[in-house]
Amino acid sequence: MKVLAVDDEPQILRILRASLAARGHEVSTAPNGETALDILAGADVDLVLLDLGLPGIGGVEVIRRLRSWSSVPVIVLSVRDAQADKVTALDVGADDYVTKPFAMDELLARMRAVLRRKGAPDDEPPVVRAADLEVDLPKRLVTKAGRPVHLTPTEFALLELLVRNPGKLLTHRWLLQKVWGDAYGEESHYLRVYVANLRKKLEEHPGSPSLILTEPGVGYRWMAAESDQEPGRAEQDGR
Amino acid sequence: MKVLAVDDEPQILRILRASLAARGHEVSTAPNGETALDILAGADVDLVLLDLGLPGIGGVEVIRRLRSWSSVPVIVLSVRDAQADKVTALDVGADDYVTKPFAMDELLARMRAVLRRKGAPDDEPPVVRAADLEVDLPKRLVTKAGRPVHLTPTEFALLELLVRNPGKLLTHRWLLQKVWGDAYGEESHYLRVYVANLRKKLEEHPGSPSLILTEPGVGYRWMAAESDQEPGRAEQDGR
DNA sequence: CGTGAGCGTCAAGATGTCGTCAAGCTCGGA
DNA sequence: TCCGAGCTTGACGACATCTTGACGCTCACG
Repeated sequence: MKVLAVDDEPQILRILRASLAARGHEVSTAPNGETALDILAGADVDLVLLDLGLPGIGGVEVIRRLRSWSSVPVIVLSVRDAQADKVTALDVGADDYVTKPFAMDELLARMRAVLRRKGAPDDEPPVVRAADLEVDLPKRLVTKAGRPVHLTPTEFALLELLVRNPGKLLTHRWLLQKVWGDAYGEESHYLRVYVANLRKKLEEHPGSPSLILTEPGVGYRWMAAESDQEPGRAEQDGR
Repeated sequence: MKVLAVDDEPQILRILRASLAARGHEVSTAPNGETALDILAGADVDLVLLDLGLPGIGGVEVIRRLRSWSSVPVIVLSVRDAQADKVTALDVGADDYVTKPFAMDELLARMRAVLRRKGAPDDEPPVVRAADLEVDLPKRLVTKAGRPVHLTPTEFALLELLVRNPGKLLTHRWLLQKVWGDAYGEESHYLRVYVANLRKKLEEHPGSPSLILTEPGVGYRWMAAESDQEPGRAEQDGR
C-alpha cells in the first residue's frame, strides 16, 4: 500500500510516516501541492492524505487537477470542518475528510473504508428501469412505455449521472462540473433548466416529480422508486 | 478490558481498582497527568477514567493532548459544582462524565455505554441502522421503515454529527460550531429547534425520545439503540 | 411553596432558492 | 444563405428553509 502524505507541517508528516510505516505501508511525503502533483504524475500511489491549508496551490486545487487524470482515493485533512470547507473538498472529488487534530486509528479506519469503497467495482447494470421507463446507457437509448424518448446530448449526460448514482444526493457543483466542465461549478441555473427538461420528458407528473427529486440548497437525487410492485426486496441488507 | 484510572486521591484509585478488578478488568493507575500520558503513550488502554482536578497539567489539557493521537474513550470524573470544567472537557473530546461522588454501578453503566461503540470498532459503517431507521451517510439518504425521510441540509448536518459519535455526549457549543460555524457557539436556541425537527421526523414517540437524548445543561447524545434483542436494559435514567 | 433557568413546541416573517416560460444565440448541415 | 436543433440567458412567481420570538412545561433550588 503506497500512501502519499501532503502537509506543510513537518511534524504532521513525521507522525503520519511513522504510524503508517509501522503498519506496513510505503509512505512518501510532499510539503506542498506542486511537489505532490509531481509525485502523483510519476509514481504509483494507492491513497493520498492531503492537507487543505497548503502554501502555493491549495489542497482544493490539487484535488481538482488530480481528478482530471486520476481517481486515486483522497482523504482530506482539514483544520476546520465548518460545512463550507467540507462540502467544497468533497465537491471537487475528495473521498472523505478527517478533522485535525485527528486520532490515528480514526484515520486508519477512514483509509480502510475509502479503499474498500474504491476496490469494490460496482457492476452497474447497463440498462436501468424505473416504472415504465427504461434507460439503456450503452445504446444511449431511453424509452418510456415502449416509446423512444428523444434527449439532447446534454440532457442525456445529466440523466446518465443521475441513474448511475441511484439514491445518492448529487450536489449542484458536482453535476455541473461533470456535465459542463470544471469551470461551470456555479451556474446552477443550467441545472434548473435541464432538470426541468428531463422531468417534462420522463416524469409522469412533472409538477410533482417522483424520479428526480430536488434537495433544496444542495442538489438532486435519482430515486429508483420501484419498491411498489416488489415488496420482497428489502434492499441490500449488508449484514 | 484495560482501564487506566487517573486521580490524585489514592483512596479513589483504591476503590476504582478494587471494583473494576472484581469485574475482571485490568486496571492501571496514575496520580497525575504526566504519568497518565506516559502510560497512554506506551501501553494499550481501552478506556480512561480521568479526574479533572489534577495537579500539574490539568485533566482538560490531558484530554486535549491525548486526542491528537488517540481516540480511546475517556470518562471524566468531576466534582459536583465544576460544571464549567466538565463542559470544557467534553468540548475538547471527552466521551462522558460522572460527578463525584458517584455510584459504582452508574460508572459501570456509563463505561458499557461508551464502549459499545468501540465494540464494533474498525471501519465506521457508512450506513447506520437503529431500529427501523437507516442513515446512509455517503448517499445522504435517510429512510424510516423503508420510506425515505426528507431532511433539510441543516438537519442532515446535525444528524450526521450525532450518528458519527454514537454514545458520546456532545456539548451544545461543539454541535453549534460544527454545524453553524465557529461564531455560533452560544445560539443554543437553534439546537433546540433542529433537535425537535429531527425527533419529529425520526423518533417513534417524539415526546419521549429514545434516539436523541437530552443531557440537561450540557448537550445531546445519540443512543445507538441496537439493543433490540436486550429488552432488559432500561438504563438511560440518569436522574 | 414560589421562583427561575433550561428545554420543547409552535408559528410567522425574512431570505434565498427553485421551477417555468420564452426569447436570443450558436453552430452545423442543406 | 437559410434553417433548425440545441444551448444560453433573463424575468418572475412559487416555494422551502432559516431565523426569530413567544409561551408553557419541568425540574432544581431556595
